[in-house]
Amino acid sequence: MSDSNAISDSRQRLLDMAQALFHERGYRAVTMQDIANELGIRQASLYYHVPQGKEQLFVEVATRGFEQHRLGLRAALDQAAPTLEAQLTAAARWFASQPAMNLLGMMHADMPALSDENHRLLNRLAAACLFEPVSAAFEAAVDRNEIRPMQPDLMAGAFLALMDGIAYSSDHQPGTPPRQVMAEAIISILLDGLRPRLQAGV
Amino acid sequence: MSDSNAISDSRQRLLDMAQALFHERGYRAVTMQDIANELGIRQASLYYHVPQGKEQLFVEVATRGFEQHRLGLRAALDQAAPTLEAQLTAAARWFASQPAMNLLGMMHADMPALSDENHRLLNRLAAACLFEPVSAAFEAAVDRNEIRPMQPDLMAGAFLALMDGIAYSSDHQPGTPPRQVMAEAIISILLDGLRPRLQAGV
DNA sequence: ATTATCTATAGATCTATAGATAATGC
DNA sequence: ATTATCTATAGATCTATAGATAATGC
Repeated sequence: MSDSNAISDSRQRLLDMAQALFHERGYRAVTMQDIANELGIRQASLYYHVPQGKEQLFVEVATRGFEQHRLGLRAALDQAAPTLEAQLTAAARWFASQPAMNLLGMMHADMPALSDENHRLLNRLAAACLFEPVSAAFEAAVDRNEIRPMQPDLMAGAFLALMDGIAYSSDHQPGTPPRQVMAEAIISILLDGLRPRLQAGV
Repeated sequence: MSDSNAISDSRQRLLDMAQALFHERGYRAVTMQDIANELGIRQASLYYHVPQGKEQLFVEVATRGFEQHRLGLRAALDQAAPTLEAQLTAAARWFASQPAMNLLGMMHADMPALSDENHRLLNRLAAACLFEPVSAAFEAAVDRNEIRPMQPDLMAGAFLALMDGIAYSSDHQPGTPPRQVMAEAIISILLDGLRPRLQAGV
């Protein structure tokens, strides 16, 4: 069964575990010791699989994570009906299906600990994998005259900040509604606003 | 000039510097060495002013910061015209006037490094100083029939997440519009939605 | 005497390296 | 021989303590 070009099962498990921990707690808050403990091996043994060390490991799993988000988001947007509401709902469903990434916080707090080059790389990936797909959906909705003209980048940032906030509050506050329910309420408000709609005849 | 009960000028400068650094980068990312460097003194000298150590220092300045936000928010909301739009705009102006706090990220990444007791204390303060005033403003707007009924807590969380996101992007992305401009665009969308309004006669 | 700093250093924690050991597949 | 672990440890960094030193105001 085990494929000869498997590039190592153990390495995969290491990357998966590192990704889970880094995405949950961020770069600084996770030590190599933590990762080893979760895997049930000694800290020094990690370096057999990841000889370039912690920073490179982080960059590798963060890259993987961004790439997964890009694919998941693209699939969600492509399969949704071609309306902004359906697309945002599908995007929210994708985010709700993923472990919280704490994107803003991770970036802000941890980037300075990385080399300038990796800093730039991850910023680029965040833009390409998260920002741009969402921004494009807003832009297309304007082109379809579905929504009023606005800055798609601003709305993409707002939407991602809201998804982040929802993931945070559902993780940390007991008794909040499911993420998807919160997301749908927010999407409906973004589209129709809080003010009562003027209705013909009322 | 120098008051005898001044409780120490040096201590105040230390707290101010610690607050600036902690709020900007978070708990873990700031070392006692960093704070001392900024003050131009030796790391060990900090402990004369803050004998209880780093965690207690963080809790003290975080508490101060939350309290300042509570006062600033309350003043903004009280002085604004009694409409939700005016109040949210005033709240946004307050946030734009303050250094970015990276609230969500700080909480998420740094809280686990603190004692359970301090963890709970800071969560309580965040709720009381940030969440509740904003939530109350939404609730009052519903009572005035200015907006449709919704969960005020959800909207307060959304509003704070958006303010956080705006602070982040204006700090990290070159060439973004001023925070206040972004905030006003977002507030207008929250109130009126993205969809074109039906206008009488069009 | 009080206030605010300093030097020196202990002890903890973290990343990373060197080299030994064991198991598996030829 | 290859793969995956281990023990031991160096070197860096961080928090915190002990005790010396200097300046100021009585």
